[in-house]
Amino acid sequence: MTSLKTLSEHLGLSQATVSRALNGYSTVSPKTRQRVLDAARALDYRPNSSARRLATGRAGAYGMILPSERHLLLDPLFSDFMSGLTEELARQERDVVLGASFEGFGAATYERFSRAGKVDGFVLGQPLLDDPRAAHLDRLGIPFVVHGRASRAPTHAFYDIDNHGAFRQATELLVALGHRRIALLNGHPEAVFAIMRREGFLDGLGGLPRAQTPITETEMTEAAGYRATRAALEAGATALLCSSILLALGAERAVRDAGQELGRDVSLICHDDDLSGLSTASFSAPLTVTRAPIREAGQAIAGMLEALMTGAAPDSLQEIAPVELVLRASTRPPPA
Amino acid sequence: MTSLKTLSEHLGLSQATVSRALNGYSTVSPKTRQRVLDAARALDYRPNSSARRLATGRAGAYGMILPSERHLLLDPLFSDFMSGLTEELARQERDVVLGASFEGFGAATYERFSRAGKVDGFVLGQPLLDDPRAAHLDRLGIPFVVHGRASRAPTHAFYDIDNHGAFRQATELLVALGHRRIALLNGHPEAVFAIMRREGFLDGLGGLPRAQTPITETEMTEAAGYRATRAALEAGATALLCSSILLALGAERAVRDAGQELGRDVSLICHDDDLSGLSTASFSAPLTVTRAPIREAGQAIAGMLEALMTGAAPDSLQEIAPVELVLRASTRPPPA
DNA sequence: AGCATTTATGAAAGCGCTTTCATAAATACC
DNA sequence: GGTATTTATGAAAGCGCTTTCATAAATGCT
Repeated sequence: MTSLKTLSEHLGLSQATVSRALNGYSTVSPKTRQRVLDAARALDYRPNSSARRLATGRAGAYGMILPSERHLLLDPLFSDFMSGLTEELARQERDVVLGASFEGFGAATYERFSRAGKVDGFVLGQPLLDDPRAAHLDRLGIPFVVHGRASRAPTHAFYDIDNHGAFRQATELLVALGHRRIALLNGHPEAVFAIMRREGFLDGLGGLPRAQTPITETEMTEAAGYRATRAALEAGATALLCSSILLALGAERAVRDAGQELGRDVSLICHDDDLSGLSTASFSAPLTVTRAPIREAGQAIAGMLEALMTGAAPDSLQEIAPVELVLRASTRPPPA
Repeated sequence: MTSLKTLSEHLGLSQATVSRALNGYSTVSPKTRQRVLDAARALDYRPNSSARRLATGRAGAYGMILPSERHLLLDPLFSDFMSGLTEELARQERDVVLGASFEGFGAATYERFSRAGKVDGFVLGQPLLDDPRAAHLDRLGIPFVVHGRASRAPTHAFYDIDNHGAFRQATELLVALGHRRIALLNGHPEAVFAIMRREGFLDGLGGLPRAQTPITETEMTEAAGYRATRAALEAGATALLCSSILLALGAERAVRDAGQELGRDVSLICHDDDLSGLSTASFSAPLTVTRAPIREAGQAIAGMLEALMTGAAPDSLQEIAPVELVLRASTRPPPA
């Protein structure tokens, strides 16, 4: 392992100068810098990151804590998000370290990671309303960015999509088409995204009576989608709004089992999870969707983390990405 | 931040003794150890991991490099695997660090991570036959465990499932039921798991003519499953063997579109990816599957990494987990 | 009792960097 | 040409641990 010492001796320079040259300090002369750079390349020198971290007091890494509860893990988009995040951070030579939380919502794990100097900050995923993790990190003064939002009027940094707008718009479309009985198949009711979508849905309904618009808020599985849709159809629903493509998958099966047809008898709009391997073209009628690329969330959050480290105020780092409504064949006026 | 120095001064002991007490060395007297432990708890002391790593020369972390190619990321099981791995490693106070590979298969990234002392070893995912990453890490003497296998006669540590046996057994079942035209819907032909499954399939066919058993090896998406199944049905296939539940999903749609019914007209066996949110009960006929829990893979690999670090020989750490064949309604004799 | 061990602790070096402070050389100024 | 300044480099301290080596106290043995 080539160390700074080896390298500096080889160059006949002090470690200080070599270090400065490598880290781009201005006080080193251009030709010395070039010599150092060349030698570093030739010897394939890699600064030891533990040593650097110890010296600088910065970890150069961000953490993400995986929830211990099994059902929270059912996130088929996790790899896409992580890929966006990791790749973007790698550009700035930052690592992503994964942790596992055992106890409760994991606040202790966050603290442990931070105090041990393993990470400089965190990404919080799957926030609940008034998520205790956010409050806790705030109290401890640990930087973090939320993927989603942890409260209605967040003061923290976050990247979210316009869940409210997307579902309002989708609902308005269904209403405009003439649907009067619309069902919402949503995610867990404490998840902020689900809350926002529900509110968008309700806003989009305008004056439609609530009794005609059943709302189901469960885990977003195919089976749950099936059950909810059966019930909705029995109640006379002609349109469905699904929070995930897995719910939509179950919905389609239920529609089919009821001898009906997507697009013709029942309209369906789905939030496009962009689930790799299962596109919205895989449905019997191409699905109308609300769409937002998950990979970009990872990338944007990477940028926010870096900004936080350079002193940016958390509440100046808040982005709500627009969601596109893509019209396809699964939305039509209700049968006469 | 309470440091060892603070803690030792507070106790009136040397840093050496405190360190030894904390790390469970036997040479410290029981009552001193207890005093130290109590004080550490009281002051909520967390050893700085960079310092420890620098002193010990061990990173206490393992790496996993995410592929840059988009299509390799379409792994809906990633989060499950990661969860198993991370949780098990967390028990031994080990971290998981994620990296992104930009160049080619990423060999340079592995080397960079290792040389910089960020990790002590790696988990290799999605191995191809004679995967260059494995050869590279071997050459550099960097410890690693493969999730899957990187060659036919691996000398490295690995955890794999019995893909060959599973698909042979599944095929034999179909043959025993009387099927003569069986199609295989497989993954990418260079992926070792796909190779093993193909061979298992061929072995299970016994003497059946190859011409009656079309093999498709593509990305494992719903759309690909649909296309392959259409073609297979046109060629007269009465049974399908799918490498992933997404392929099976597409297969079902194609079967339906052809006016046929799963279980009655066409038999289907699927390798149960255990994809969260989409169970094999979500099909029109409950699916016969070959099953192996992915989470356990992560846990087993965590154990192997630790074993490697304590000097175990890589070729003594090789596990091939059995795959269970679960019979359900999707497999029946072909129509007369 | 007297010497050889064993047991418990401390002093200090070292892990590989960064960074402050001091210093020497080069340039500027009047 | 002499002093003030800027520029380029080095010496050394320090980041917070672990671990070797030395040492003092306690115990064992005859």
